[in-house]
Amino acid sequence: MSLPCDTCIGRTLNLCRPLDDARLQQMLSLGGIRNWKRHETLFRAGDPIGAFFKIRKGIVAVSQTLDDGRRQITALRAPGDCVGYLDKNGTYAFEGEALTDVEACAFDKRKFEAFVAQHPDLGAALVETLSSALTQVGMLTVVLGQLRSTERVAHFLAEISSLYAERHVSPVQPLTLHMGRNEIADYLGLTIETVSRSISKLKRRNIIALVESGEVVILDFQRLRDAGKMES
Amino acid sequence: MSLPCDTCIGRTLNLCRPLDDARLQQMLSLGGIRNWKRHETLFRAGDPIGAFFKIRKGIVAVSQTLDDGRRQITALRAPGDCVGYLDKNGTYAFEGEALTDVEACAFDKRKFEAFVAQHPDLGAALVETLSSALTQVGMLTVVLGQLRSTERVAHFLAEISSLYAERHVSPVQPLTLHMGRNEIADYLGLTIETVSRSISKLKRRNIIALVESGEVVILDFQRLRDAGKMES
DNA sequence: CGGGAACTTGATCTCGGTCAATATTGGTGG
DNA sequence: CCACCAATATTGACCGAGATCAAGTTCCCG
Repeated sequence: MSLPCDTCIGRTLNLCRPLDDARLQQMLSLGGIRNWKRHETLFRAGDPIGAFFKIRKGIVAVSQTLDDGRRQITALRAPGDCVGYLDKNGTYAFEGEALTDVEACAFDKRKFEAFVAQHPDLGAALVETLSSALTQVGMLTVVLGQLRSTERVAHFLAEISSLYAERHVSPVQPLTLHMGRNEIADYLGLTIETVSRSISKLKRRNIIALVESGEVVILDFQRLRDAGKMES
Repeated sequence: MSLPCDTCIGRTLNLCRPLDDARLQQMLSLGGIRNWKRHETLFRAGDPIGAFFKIRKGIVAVSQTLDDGRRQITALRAPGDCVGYLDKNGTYAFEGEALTDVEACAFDKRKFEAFVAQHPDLGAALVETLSSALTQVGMLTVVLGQLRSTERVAHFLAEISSLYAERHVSPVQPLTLHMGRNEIADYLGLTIETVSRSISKLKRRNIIALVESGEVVILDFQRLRDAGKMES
């Protein structure tokens, strides 16, 4: 039987070397496992920062919503990733919502930072995590600023496919998106109708197919990636 | 007379506490000051990573260009910021271009990281820097994904105005953009014509005015921020 | 002055948004 | 197990914001 928070520990922030027992105990005292159901909120933009979260299972959408209801999902986070770390004057800068049922390890941010100060290699892992997140969001700005609708959807499918494969979220084929059309739309800066039409176009071009219960089968990875313009 | 790299040292990565003399000497050995003229390249996407840069003077655009020439500026960086830190398999993930004449302190990334490992508080400063960059790029995704053209331009002007004020790039009014229309367009995911039309709209609404030599006078900060939809 | 680059403005086209009408899925209770 | 209904997805018709194409206009710098 594994320790209550083993994923959190052994792979916390993609740390390479396993932690020794003493530090492991300390880490455990900082974090506790919690669960959320689909559509529940892990943290809300503007709320005072308490914990941040290391995802163990499920997918989390990090987003921001304008007064008039327009919403942009700024990142999709999978097992192994951290969410809720960014703050703006002591409050969460973004919102985190569970797209599937989610299990995550919650760490008190202040305690964690104090702990990191004692353990420099953990700091390096944190830098690594943030760097990778920053690169990903940078790529998203290219998608939103430069790609046309069908390019965006193609890019999205290729991205999701490799993300889920890499993090063992679900079998590679058929691909379960774990997102409704409206969530895809909010991620890609499109409407649900345009997302739907783009998917139909990719179907008509025999690049993908839809199987019962909405899963996607990628028929031609190469052409999908070409259609997405950016090798991610 | 100040030390050759004082900005780099005293405020490296927004470090709060000043460094002591010994560490200061070590830092100096890692970095050297270099200069670039407008439109010159600090680093190119895909090139093997050598140094990263702490900007002392001027503005740097971090960008990515697709095969077909479409370009997205993913971030604007001002004095005090770092650029060129993100890597993708040992190469730069983005391109860095000087928008004005730039003076920056170049640090060898490997040596710097080794140095940080010895000095945990520097690591915390690095985390701080990356967090802030991540929040900013997240905001840009909202701009690109959700705002209409004139909202984007309004947001841009408000953002630039407070950025330059905060970093003492130039006097607050009139505001020198340091960017041509095409660079603004590449940042906002628009065309130069649309940027120009949006600026004209804001002029017609008496929110801004253009003064000779292209500088911008912000006549109504409140309405500019409202038009930009996001309080940044 | 003269010429080239950057910016503005206008005319037209197109992609994606909006509005509306089905189709499909999934969940609930009879 | 099926009927029913609500939620979600697809498709169509139309419209409009922004891209594209094409003149002008202004601003520099020689």
